[in-house]
Amino acid sequence: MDKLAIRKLYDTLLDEMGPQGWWPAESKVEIILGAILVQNTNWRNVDKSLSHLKSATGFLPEEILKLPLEELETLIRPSGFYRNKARAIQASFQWFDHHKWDYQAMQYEYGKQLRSEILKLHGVGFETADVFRVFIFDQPAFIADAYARRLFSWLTGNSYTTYQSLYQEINLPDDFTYEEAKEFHGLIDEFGKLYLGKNGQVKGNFLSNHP
DNA sequence: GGCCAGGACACCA
DNA sequence: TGGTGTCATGGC
Repeated sequence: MDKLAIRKLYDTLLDEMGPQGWWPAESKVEIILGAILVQNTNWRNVDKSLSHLKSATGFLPEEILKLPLEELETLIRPSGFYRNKARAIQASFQWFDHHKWDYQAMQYEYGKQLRSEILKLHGVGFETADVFRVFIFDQPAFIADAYARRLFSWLTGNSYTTYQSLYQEINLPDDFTYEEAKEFHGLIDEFGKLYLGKNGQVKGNFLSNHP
C-alpha cells in the first residue's frame, strides 16, 4: 500500500472508531512494562501482572531494579513467559537507568541508531522496539504487530506471515506525527480485536458498513 | 479440554 | 534468510 492509502486507512479508522488514546497506561515506565508483558499474551493477564508490580514497587524504576529476579518473575507470572519477560524488564530498565531515564538525551546520543540499540536488549524484538520508539521516544513509526498483520493481510490479500514482509511494505506518510502513529496503533489493535479473527476471517458487521 | 492472546529467541539447514 | 520448537499463564 502506498502512503496515500495508509493515510486514507488512518482517516477511515479514526472516523469510524474515534480516538483510542493509546497506550493504556499512566506513565512511560508503565508503558515499558506493559509493552514487554503483553508479548504474545492477552492484556487481561497483563493487567494482573501490572497490578502486582504497582503494589510492590509503585512503578518506581529504582524499586523495580531492586527486585531479585525470582521475585520479579513471581509478580509477573500471570502474563506468561515470565522468565523471558523478567529478563527483558531488567535489561530494559538497566538500559534506561544507565541513561538516567532521559529520553531526549538518548535520542540525541543514538540518533538513527536508536532502534538497533533497543534491539540489543534481551527479550526486546522488532515489535516491542517499535512500541518503545513510538510511545516512549515519541517518534512516528509503524508497529507491525499481530493485528496489523491481520489487517493488512485482509486489505491486500497477501499473507504477511513475517514482521519484515509487512514492514517493508508499510511506510508511514512523511507528514505522520508521532501522535498519529500512537493513535494508528491503537486504532489497528482495537479494530483487530473487534473484527479480525486469527485465520483471516472478518467478524462483526464492519464489512457491511464499509463495502 | 483445546485454542488462543498486542513475541522473542535459539537452533537448524 | 527462512522455518520450527520452545517458552507459560489464564479466559473462554
